[in-house]
Amino acid sequence: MDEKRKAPKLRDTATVVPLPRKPGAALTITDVAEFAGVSKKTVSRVLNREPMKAATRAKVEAAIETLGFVPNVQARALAFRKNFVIVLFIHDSTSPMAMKFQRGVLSAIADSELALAVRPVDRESPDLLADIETFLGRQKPMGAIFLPPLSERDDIGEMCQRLNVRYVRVGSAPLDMMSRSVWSNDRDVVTAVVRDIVARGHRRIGFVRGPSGFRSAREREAGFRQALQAAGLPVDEALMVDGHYSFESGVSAGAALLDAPHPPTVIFASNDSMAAGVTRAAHQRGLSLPRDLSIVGFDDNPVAQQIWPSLTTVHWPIAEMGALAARKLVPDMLLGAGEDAADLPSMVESTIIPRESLGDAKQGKSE
Amino acid sequence: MDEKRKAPKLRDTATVVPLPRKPGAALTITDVAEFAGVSKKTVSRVLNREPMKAATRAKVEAAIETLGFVPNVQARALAFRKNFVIVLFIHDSTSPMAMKFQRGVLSAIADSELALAVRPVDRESPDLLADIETFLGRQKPMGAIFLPPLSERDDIGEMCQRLNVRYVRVGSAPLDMMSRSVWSNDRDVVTAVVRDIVARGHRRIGFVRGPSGFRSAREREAGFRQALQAAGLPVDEALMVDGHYSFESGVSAGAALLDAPHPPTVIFASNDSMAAGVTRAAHQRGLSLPRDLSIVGFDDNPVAQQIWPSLTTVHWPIAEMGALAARKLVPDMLLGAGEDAADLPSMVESTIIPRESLGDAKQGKSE
DNA sequence: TTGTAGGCGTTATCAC
DNA sequence: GTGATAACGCCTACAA
Repeated sequence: MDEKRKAPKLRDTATVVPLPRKPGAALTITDVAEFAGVSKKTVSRVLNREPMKAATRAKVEAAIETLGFVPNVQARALAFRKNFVIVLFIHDSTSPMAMKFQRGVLSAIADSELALAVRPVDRESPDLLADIETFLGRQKPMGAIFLPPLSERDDIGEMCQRLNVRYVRVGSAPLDMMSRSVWSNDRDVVTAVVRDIVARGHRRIGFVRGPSGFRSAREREAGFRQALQAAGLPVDEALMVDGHYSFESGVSAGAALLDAPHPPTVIFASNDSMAAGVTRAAHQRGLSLPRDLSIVGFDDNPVAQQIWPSLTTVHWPIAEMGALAARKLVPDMLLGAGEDAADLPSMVESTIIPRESLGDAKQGKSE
Repeated sequence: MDEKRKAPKLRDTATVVPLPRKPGAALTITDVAEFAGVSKKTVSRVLNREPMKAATRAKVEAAIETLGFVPNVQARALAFRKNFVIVLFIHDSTSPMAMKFQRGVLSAIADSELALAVRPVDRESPDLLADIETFLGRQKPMGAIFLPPLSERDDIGEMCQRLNVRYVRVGSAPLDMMSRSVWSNDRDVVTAVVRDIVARGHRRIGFVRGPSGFRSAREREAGFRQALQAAGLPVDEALMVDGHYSFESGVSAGAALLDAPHPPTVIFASNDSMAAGVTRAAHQRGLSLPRDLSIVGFDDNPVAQQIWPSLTTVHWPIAEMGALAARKLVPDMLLGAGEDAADLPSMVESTIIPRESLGDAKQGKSE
């Protein structure tokens, strides 16, 4: 009785007017199949772009079009044992970079079936791995993206492989296999920036470090040292102070450098928040910028444009990295016909953004 | 044959050692049911907190615990026709507020089964409604949250009701039924701020508007006018200029006000980005802040602390609003045993954050 | 209060 | 290349 219930109903309507089997309910592949005169499985094959006869495909696609059929994501998720979701794991922080990255991911998946889920986790927590595993186990996402400093942990990558979850690790250096990495050339671009600084006559260059344990901090410091060496300048450890990527730590670092007996003429901070802090420390001391002190940052945060003077900085192409990470993660869903995942780059170039905060060294002060 | 296949297998193992029916597969409620000696439906009832005998519940919960069973979200989603997801619709912008709000939502759902999906949409697009409808139709979320300016459109709310999707509209004034609204008291707090400004001796108060069509902009302007009226001050339309909530529009607005023949001694900008722009315009003109000009903003963005001088502003409790919105949206999942959705507030108080940018009016300049 | 049968919309298996 | 039938893991309706 049940088996026969639908068929008659359908024959009355669907062959003429596209109507769902039940009033109020959405269309299913069964409707499409009947309308196109094929089996459910054939419709499924079209949805999943499996190889088939062109004519059949065209027929089904026409049916989908005229019926306005939209596949049910939940049902596919159940059958696939995968959710149509990308998870972005971020270390719980107020980082504007995480948001920029997120925007990049969203732009890449905007027209796809995919959704982005954001999951903040605490890298200090002893339950970090368990938290991530639970979330992945629940959501069964198509892929996961890890931002620094989470991305720097190899054990997270290994866990994903064990759980059979695709992932991409994002950072300031290659952290995993090419297909699982997106990174920026922090070291090289910092070297280039410092070269510019030296070319402007500066000899005493202060450096504010990022937090220890962050790969980005190490890379940027390495680039700094490399540039000094290349320029034949000594590395003065007294001009290198610690920071934690926070505005407040930038204020402290700036204070330490500026109150020293022989302060630098320019300070490079390993990110913009700290550069803004250094700027504040300079203002507090009545310095005129960039006349008395030049400041250079890294990130190209919104704040870089909004402080006075506006900050010469490195544009960290984090949004592009987000889009790239998404495309590497699910190439079959996000890449067009002609594109090939193997052609996707893994490294994205940072660029120097000249603004107001970097000036020439004063005559008397250089050297 | 098929029906019997599982049972014998299970009886051998599950009663002694908790093992999934198939090697490598996850446990299902069937496993839990057999282990606890009840039916699948009973386990389902426990998962959904339906009323049942305490002893049975305890037995099943013990089984879930010892087996480490985690329900399959996709299967539940398919059966419920609802995904365990909250969607946050944001107008595509670089707003730091959207991210703060997001953090609030995430904190509220952190320990639940729910995930947060973020969906940027373009409020200018003619397809706005269709875009949202498509996304809701695909994801079938447990609820949707709309941030300004999307939240100000009644048609979006009506569409959600038609689609049977719960929603919350967030804004600077009540926009919908209490149970579907979360808002802040923008008007009142601006009135209070302006009262403070007047108390400091200022009489010529500049005002930078938000974009027309934004409810928040109207509310903040209304609060401003109200305060002037209450103080017995005239409203000088020449001191009120337009802005778009952007840094650049703040620079232009600041320039317009400061280059006028008789400039104000203090400028209130309707958000912090514009206040930062006004600050820049003042710096460019060589003004000393707050001696020559006081500036007050609204939002308490990160930039408010990082510019020089730091910005006296209104703390817009957007993260709290995010957490509140989530809890109102799915109270049965996010509220504790003793809590009641009816007790949740709808309005969140903004507070004034005194920093450096607001000073007393100079003797000669006041009036 | 608990259990049984059937369905949610899709994909996988394995014939044809 | 295409189709019938059985999963996928849970919930709803209804029966006991």
